[in-house]
Amino acid sequence: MEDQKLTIVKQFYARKRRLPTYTEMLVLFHVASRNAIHWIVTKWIEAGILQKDGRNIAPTDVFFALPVLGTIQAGMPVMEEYYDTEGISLDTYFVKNPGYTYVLRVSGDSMINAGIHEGDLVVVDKKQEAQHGDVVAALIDHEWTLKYFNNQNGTVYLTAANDRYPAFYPKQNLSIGGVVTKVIKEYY
Amino acid sequence: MEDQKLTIVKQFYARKRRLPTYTEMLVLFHVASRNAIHWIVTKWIEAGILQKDGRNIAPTDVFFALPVLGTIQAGMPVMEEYYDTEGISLDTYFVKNPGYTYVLRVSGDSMINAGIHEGDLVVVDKKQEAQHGDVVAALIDHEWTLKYFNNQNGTVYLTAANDRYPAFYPKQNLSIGGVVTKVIKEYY
DNA sequence: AAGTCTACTGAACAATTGTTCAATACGAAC
DNA sequence: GTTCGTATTGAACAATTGTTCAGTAGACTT
Repeated sequence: MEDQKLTIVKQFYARKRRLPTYTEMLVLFHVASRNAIHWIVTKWIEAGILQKDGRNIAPTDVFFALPVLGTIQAGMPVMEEYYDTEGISLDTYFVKNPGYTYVLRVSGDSMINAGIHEGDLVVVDKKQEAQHGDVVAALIDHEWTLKYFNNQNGTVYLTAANDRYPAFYPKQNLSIGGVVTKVIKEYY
Repeated sequence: MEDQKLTIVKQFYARKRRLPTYTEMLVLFHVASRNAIHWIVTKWIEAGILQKDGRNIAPTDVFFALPVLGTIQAGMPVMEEYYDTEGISLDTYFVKNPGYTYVLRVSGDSMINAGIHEGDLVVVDKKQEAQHGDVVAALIDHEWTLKYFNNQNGTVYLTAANDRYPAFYPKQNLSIGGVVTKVIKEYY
């Protein structure tokens, strides 16, 4: 019943990319008083679905969350455990630093042992500092490549996730285009 | 310059999950007149970055789009080609059928040759019909597992992307929980 | 030097915003 | 049957909204 109203709001948001105003909710929910809306919204705020700063209402992560139903076994079957957990909100999940995040499409097979194949998309964060073990987009001989970033006792070098490629020890300055935060394999 | 202002707005949106009001933009942009804001916003609307219905402003797909800068070589370096293309809008990119899309976390290693490792997230579309070659979430012996869906001459069977697991020929009805449309590897 | 832009200022406008108050309808609980 | 709590109405509130208009400062061009 009230969950249905939330669905209406979510559909409105998907259509208009913003929350409806109280007056717009009047029409959506078929109620006559804005005070009724006020009460409903207050409940959603208490539930953590919406939030407010000043007079403005905004969605929270909960509002956008996709249901994560549990864990699926890719090997031998395990117990069927379908339970609701937090859920994942896509836009904040992928973009921690807006304006410093971009996407690259992968070609080649040097990261194949890391599960990064030709055609995959990598999400790169320019702002994040590379740590030992990170996958980074690095500029090697004026070309951008995907490599593991290694930093052992101050010695920085890059390695591939494929035995057929040698490690790379930078002669002078090593420019890192960013840290790979996510890899997306797209089937559809 | 003006692109910088857009970045400020995007950061505000990422933080507050809503667009700033004109008065808030006054502070963000360090300008004194709301008319100046009006002028900037009008330009963004003409550029297709924002849209409006009535008095309200809302982001468009363009606003959320991540830049796809080109292709990065994971193997041997190729020519440096940094060019702007359309960009990817995350929420519409991942969710084709809202309400029929969910996320599962992978355990096990049966799909390892498909680059799907333990801990990865799979985006599953319940509404999409399985085709030959798809990765699907299937119910085998009352357990949900990830398998390749095969349909050769009407014979339906499931296989793993790992030689250590045998093919599965369903005795009777085979229930498919959905088709895997994306796989997400998360590093951060 | 005069003219034409673009980018802003500052003030005023009606409309709409979220909020608040008192009052009412309708169950369920006792 | 009365009480109690929830859900709604309708009216009034100041605050804030996006918009508009007239005017200005500075950077180009011609």
